Amino acid sequence: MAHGSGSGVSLSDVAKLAGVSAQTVSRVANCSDAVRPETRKRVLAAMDELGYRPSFAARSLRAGCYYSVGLAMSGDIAATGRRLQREGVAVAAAKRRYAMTLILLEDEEATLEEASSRMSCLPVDGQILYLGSSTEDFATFEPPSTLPTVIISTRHHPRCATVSNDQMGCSVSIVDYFIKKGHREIRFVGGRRDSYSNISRQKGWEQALRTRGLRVVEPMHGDWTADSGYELGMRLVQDRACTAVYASNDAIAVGVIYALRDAGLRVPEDVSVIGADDSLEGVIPHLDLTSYRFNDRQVGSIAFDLATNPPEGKEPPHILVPGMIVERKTVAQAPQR
Amino acid sequence: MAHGSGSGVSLSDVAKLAGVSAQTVSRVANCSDAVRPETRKRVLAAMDELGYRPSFAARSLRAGCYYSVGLAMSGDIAATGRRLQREGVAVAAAKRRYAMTLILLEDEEATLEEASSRMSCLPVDGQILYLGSSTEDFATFEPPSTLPTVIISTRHHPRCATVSNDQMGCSVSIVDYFIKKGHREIRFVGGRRDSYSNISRQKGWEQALRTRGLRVVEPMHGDWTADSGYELGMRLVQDRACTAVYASNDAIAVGVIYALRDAGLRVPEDVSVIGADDSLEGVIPHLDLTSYRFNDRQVGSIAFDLATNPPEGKEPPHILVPGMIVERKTVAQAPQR
DNA sequence: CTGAGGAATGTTTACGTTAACATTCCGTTG
DNA sequence: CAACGGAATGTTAACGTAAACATTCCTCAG
Repeated sequence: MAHGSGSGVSLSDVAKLAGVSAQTVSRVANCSDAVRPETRKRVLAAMDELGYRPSFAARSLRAGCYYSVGLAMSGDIAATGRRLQREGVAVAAAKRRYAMTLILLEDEEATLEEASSRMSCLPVDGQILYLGSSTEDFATFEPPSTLPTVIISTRHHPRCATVSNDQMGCSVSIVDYFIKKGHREIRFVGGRRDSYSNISRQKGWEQALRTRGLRVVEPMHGDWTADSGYELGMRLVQDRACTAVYASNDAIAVGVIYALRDAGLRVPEDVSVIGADDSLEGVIPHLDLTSYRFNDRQVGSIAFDLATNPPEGKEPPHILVPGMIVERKTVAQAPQR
Repeated sequence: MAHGSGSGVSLSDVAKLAGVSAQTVSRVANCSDAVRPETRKRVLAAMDELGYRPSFAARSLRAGCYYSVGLAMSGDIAATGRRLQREGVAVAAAKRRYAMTLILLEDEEATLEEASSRMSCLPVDGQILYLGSSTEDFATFEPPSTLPTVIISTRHHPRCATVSNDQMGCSVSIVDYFIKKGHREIRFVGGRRDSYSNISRQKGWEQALRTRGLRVVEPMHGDWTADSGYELGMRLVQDRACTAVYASNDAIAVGVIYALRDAGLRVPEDVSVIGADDSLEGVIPHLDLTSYRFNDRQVGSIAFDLATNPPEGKEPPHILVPGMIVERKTVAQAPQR
């Protein structure tokens, strides 16, 4: 059997048992005070006996809203950023006593249209779409006119609100931070070459260097692990000019640092290193890695706000949430040469 | 305005515009084939023009189920285990094309009763309750007779299905693994003394040692960080008999290993170390930490199954999901003394 | 040409709830 | 004691959908 929506026990069932009208039961269920204590007690007893639960379906059919926000995701749900943003949505929802309705699309390549059309049939007052970064129909997607829609994406959309963390800003901040410390030879050590966040971090780094008139040395790539970072770090040792390394994530940064140190270089005295994501959280003893911390929770929170309380204006907002550099101990003034 | 459930546009609005009956529109919406192509086309056009979306509320009011599973959590939602289990629920749900409805209870001390009563009013066909480990009303809680209920908890419940990962089993496996490798002096290095998982891991370790007739040396405690592990590791160096360390999580294990090595001991030749959670994932170069991996995703998946497809029997099931030791390079045969 | 039969479409009804309005039953007041 | 008024409770209707049944229309066999 399909479990009844609600419990299969209705107001009128309770009413019959308690010897009152359905409306009175409804009043009790909704804590109206226009019920005699004695009646209320009888009704409550009847509810209890029958296992009455109000029907969400019937209630929202009348009320016209659901107090829930929808989140549709495809692809890797475990990646740190996506996870934190999801948690941000959930927490923001909880603060307003909303539920979060999550659907995961099995198809990695799912389109916005597919996601939206599945979500349209669910009990949500607004939807947040968080798919892979290269959705096919991004440009052409037309959001339902009747369901406030937010896309989590760094790209702007002509008809939907978008929000994301500022990947470019991360690179710019890091480059400028190094420059402020006197560095001019700033290298990039990447993760997987084809990954979206790697591409955008590298692009930001490159642009920042160019606009500031600094030399761009061909970046290196590996996977996202510390072992890979170590290997790349060993190659980096040859690069005598380099005094600053921007690693595409923290594990790589760790690998690079270990390699540099094994090669006899001091960090940060000889070479400064910054990671990205600020994901280590006390996992390595005595390593105080300077890193860039994104504000993922806030991205989720903003997405929730936009989805449940869409702004009136004509132009949909496009929001980039900045993060910040968490200063620790792997960056120093550039050494005099 | 509260956004309409559905779109505020109903079947009959579409019907009027398309010049057909509401039922015909319904048929189109549900992909029935009993509609002439020409009619279907007209209806689809009308739907599009009006921005029609089916009303979830009305549909489920008729259908009697929601195709969604509820998950209520309180406390720390970011902790690794809880996060993975949550993801397990979501993934299992996705496989069956269910949604997951998540509510976070702001109150850390929320009771099962509170969680359940909030969930009872939501569009879910079953509920999973995952609160703090020491809910006040655990023993007395009476699940709604009409909503299949699963509690994620290591404790057994007389009236609810429960599932969790096997914290005790973790300790037992680790102790036995050490014993198999010839170790007899097995120490425990804990995290926060009052934390639930620390307590149960320590208890398991102690019991296992006792039943196997091995010496129990008073365990140490810190917080959960590598720095804390390092400090405790330094103290451990005094303990000349010790050949095996069970660290309450991986960060602590890392700290211990660094300390031992800094003190001139070799890992694993002199001392073997095992962590728990298997959480490092390539974050530290050349450290192949043997660790115990819980099967959290599966816990979530089982919870989903129990909640949406409750077993018939009288006695509610109590399931402990075993994990496994992931053998890497920090454990060796006990040294000859 | 007639009627059977099937395809397409329409009509009715019920799902459970609650707002709005209607009724009943008091005690109180003039 | 009658009339008023407010508290408690009951009745009706509507929310949007889809199953069940009813009707219409067309085709095709006889």
